[in-house]
Amino acid sequence: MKKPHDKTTRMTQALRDGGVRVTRQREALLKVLTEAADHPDAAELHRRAKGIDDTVSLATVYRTLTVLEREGVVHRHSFESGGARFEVADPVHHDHIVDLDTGQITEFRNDKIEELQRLIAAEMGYEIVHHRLELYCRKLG
Amino acid sequence: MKKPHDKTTRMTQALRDGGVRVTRQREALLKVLTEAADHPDAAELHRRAKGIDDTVSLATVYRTLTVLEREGVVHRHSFESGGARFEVADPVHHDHIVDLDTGQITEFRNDKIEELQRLIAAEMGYEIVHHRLELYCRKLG
DNA sequence: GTACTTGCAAAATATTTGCAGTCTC
DNA sequence: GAGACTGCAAATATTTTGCAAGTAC
Repeated sequence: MKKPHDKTTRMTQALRDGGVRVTRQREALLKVLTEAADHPDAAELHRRAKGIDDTVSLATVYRTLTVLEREGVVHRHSFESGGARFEVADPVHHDHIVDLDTGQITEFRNDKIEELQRLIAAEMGYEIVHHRLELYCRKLG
Repeated sequence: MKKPHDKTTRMTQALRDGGVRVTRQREALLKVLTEAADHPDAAELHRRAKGIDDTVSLATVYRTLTVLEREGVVHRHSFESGGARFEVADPVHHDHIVDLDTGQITEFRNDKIEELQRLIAAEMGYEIVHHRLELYCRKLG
């Protein structure tokens, strides 16, 4: 079993390789991100990061998230309400189901849908750069 | 061929039936919405509505859009960047392709994808209330 | 006439940025 | 040591709201 630490180390290395400096604040944020099982927003990430390093400011959280997104380390989502929410980039793309009652977010992946999207785009002369599929749902029964 | 006017008349009637008052400002906004071929944001709708009735304020545009959305007359979309964008509710659901270079939005619909979504949600014990599928694309070669 | 609507300006939210000091590589 | 990064506070951008006046039904 891989410890979160390993993941963080790998990420910081990837950042350094990309010419990005790894500061105390960025390490804290990376730790928070890798340990997050949910999809926190910037304010929540700030709250959690301050628990590790009290000097992390909200501005730095935003700036760092922008960098991490550019480096391909995190993904930014904008669900229907509220601000952007973030998660560590998964090598395998996935989509989201949002529980309208609890707000809980579940991930899923379906190759057939992915393929159909490609076909539809191609038919209209387009190549997909990225996409969003979100199902806003309610529990059955 | 139906004139936009007919559509607007039908919409105002639907609103009145729903106990919503149809004011001068709301009529202007409805006209702008039915005539829009694109997916304007609130500021753009405001600009266009003022062309019909100079008294329409931005606050009213926002308030009216909220009412129209609640009444099921318009749909609100939040694409990746910028504020919300609106369109008259289409009786048949459709998804969107966003051209990353031009910002142009194209609509499409695919029953197979719709069905797959339903199946995926059901498998996880969910019923879809609504969904979003957006393909961010670039023109092919 | 009553309750819903409106315009205006101020407030609330979410995110970005200028600047002077700090720290990574 | 150079340039990237940071905190803070002020600035943006978008949307919402309190209030007094206006208007649809």
